[in-house]
Amino acid sequence: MVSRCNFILKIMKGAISKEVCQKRLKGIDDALYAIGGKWRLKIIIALREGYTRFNEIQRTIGISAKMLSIELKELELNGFLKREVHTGPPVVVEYKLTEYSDTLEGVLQALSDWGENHREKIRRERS
Amino acid sequence: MVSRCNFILKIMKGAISKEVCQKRLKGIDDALYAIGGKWRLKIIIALREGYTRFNEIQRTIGISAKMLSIELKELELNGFLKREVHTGPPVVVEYKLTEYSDTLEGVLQALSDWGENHREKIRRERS
DNA sequence: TATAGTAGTATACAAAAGGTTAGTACTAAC
DNA sequence: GTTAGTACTAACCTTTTGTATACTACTATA
Repeated sequence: MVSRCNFILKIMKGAISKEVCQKRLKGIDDALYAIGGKWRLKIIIALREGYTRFNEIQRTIGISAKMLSIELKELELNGFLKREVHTGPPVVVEYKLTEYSDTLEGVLQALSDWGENHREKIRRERS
Repeated sequence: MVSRCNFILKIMKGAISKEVCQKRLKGIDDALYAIGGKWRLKIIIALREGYTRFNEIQRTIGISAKMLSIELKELELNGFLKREVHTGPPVVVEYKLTEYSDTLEGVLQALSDWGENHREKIRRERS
């Protein structure tokens, strides 16, 4: 019967790939926890391209001051950037990426490349 | 003055990397729109590892029925998977990834690898 | 007949994420 | 002195995301 067959297949699948699956799911989970959400990667990209100051980043990615403030704190806490205060006058604050943030290179590349191709696909489908 | 210097630097930065930055930001934006959020990539991973049925996916990734239902519809609409109904008895529904979903390979690999390393880093820092 | 499993939907509600507006405190330019 | 810019914070509100519970309808098992 169909159900019996499915049952056996289910056991086989479990034996073969359950660990691989759980490992990948855990990896994705951890990644999304650290760099998920609407803003984190965008902020990191802006910083990588040389924008270092609050209002500069805000205008570049179109985020509200509130969210930028929150996200910058989180990113600093997680070791992706450092906050540098240059006592003025005028007082200037610069946000700079740490070396650890370089480990994100592959992720950023993969995601933005895929995003560009996906946009192209959508555009083709519409026309 | 500091401000004058910053002003000039700002212009230079704008000329050098503004386009690169905007292109990357747009790519990330499109990617996050299609596969962002807490569940999409996890569902795709589960499907890749051979889990194809509703309750199976639900248990594997720990999502509520409501959210799974919503996300599966979105993923089908965006061409990542197909819904196959096998008229029973018993009626069985299978969700299967399309070829297009294979384009996500690089993204999935980069993200889960980074996530694993990040977890390791956090673990080391704590001990 | 009762229990459990399949694949969901409906409803209500809570929590998280994000936006808007206003305001602080300071400096610089007109 | 007025306007504008820097770097934020606080209060309030809306939207999105998510959970929990109950329910449908059908099949299989004990």
